[in-house]
Amino acid sequence: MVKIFWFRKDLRIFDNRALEHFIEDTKPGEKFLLLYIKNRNSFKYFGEMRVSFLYESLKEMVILLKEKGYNFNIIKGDSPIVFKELQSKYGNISVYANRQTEPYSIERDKAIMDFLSTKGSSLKLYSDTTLFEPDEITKDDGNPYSVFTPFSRKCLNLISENHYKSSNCKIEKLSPEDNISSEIFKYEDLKKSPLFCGGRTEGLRLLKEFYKNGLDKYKSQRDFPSVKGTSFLSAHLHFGTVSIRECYRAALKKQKEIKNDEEVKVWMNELLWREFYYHITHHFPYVINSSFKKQYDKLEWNYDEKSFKKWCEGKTGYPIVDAGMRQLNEEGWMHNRVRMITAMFLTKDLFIDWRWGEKYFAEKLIDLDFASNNGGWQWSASTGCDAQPYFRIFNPYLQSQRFDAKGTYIRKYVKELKNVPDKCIHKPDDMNKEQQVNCGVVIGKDYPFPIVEHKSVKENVLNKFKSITK
DNA sequence: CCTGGAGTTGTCCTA
DNA sequence: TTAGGACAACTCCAG
Repeated sequence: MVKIFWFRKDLRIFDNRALEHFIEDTKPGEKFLLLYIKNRNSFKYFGEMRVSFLYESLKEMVILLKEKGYNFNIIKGDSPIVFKELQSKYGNISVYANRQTEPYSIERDKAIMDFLSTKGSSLKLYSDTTLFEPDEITKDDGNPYSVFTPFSRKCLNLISENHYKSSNCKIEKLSPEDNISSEIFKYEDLKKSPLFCGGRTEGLRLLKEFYKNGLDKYKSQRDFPSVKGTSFLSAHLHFGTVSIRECYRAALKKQKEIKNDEEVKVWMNELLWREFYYHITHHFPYVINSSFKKQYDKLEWNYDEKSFKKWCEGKTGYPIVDAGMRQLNEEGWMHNRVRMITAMFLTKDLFIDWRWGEKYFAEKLIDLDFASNNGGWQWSASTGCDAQPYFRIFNPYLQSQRFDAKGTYIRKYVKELKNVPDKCIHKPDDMNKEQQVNCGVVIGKDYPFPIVEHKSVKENVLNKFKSITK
């Protein structure tokens, strides 16, 4: 019997639930293997910067484990095939991993589990990625929630120390002599995000930084994209270089430390939004490719590739939208407020199918989390659970004025508008020829005219939604 | 079963 | 300039 620990979205050896069990169950003299599988298939949606972040996180694990005398084996392949091979190579294997909640992961794990169990082997899964199990939070009648606020209330009522206490991983208990090593993995040289760095060291640095200077003003600062008001932990949470429990514990500690905890509560709520969308994806797996509210599958979206391309490239003529898309393209990340603005613009102003936008974000975002991305897009498109009511359509100009008043964010990413005066930065096409020349940007040449007129398309989209409701 | 309050993140018009 | 209410109406959910 060979014991295998399969690292997935839990790239840390601290506070790791399945790892705790693995260490406990592995007896001296028992052979074991520490494993990561670089799965070809799932890389379809992996942008370069995202893979680069993953590599950095893996490299750090390799070095850390090496120092302790262990090999971290990174194997390229499709996980079901890898396990078939490991099974035929070692005979019975006992695999430990943390549970993943996306429908396609559940399917894959079930296939692996079924195969292994016919061979007398096993795959054991533990809960680690979320604070709560999908079935733990239900309404009193046992059915799943589909509205966030009551869901979050229930979470806060039920949460106990068991949900957030640290897992005790004493990796030193594993004897290096029993450690099996297999392949040597070659990293490719990939484009790196100028904003993010993978690995637990960096994840912990960010958490500490945010704890010290950010958590206590989160509510007031988080909506301004030119301010460093958010935690920047999303990618670390996704790859598990930092655990959700560490985040929750940090929030609790801060809450006790300060008088007014409103600011901290808002961040805790964001952690619960993450839980909420995992919960929705688990209980309503059809949201993967359909609207949560089924009647909206009747909407006849626009599939205009030309305007979609302009949106992707940040050439819509709406500075705040273009700034967001260019940030995404350059940095593999976009500020949350701007994610809403760009998503709302694609679905409401261009009336393009939210699935196109969801897919584009999925390809570009380093922090891509399937459930949150899908939930966010459906929220913006008004097709989701607990969605934005369809008649609440963001006005990109107002959003821009409110959240980037001086255009600091816009100027950073839409460089051709650098010298446009504050007053015109949100709608530069309002400048006359002379003003344009004065600030070095000719609209229609150096920066595009708006591809649509917000006011008129807004009426159209309202009618389309109205006709569905009636 | 009924009831009634509430629902992430808005916009726009009016006074 | 700013504050308040309409927008449209449904469904969720707790009591």
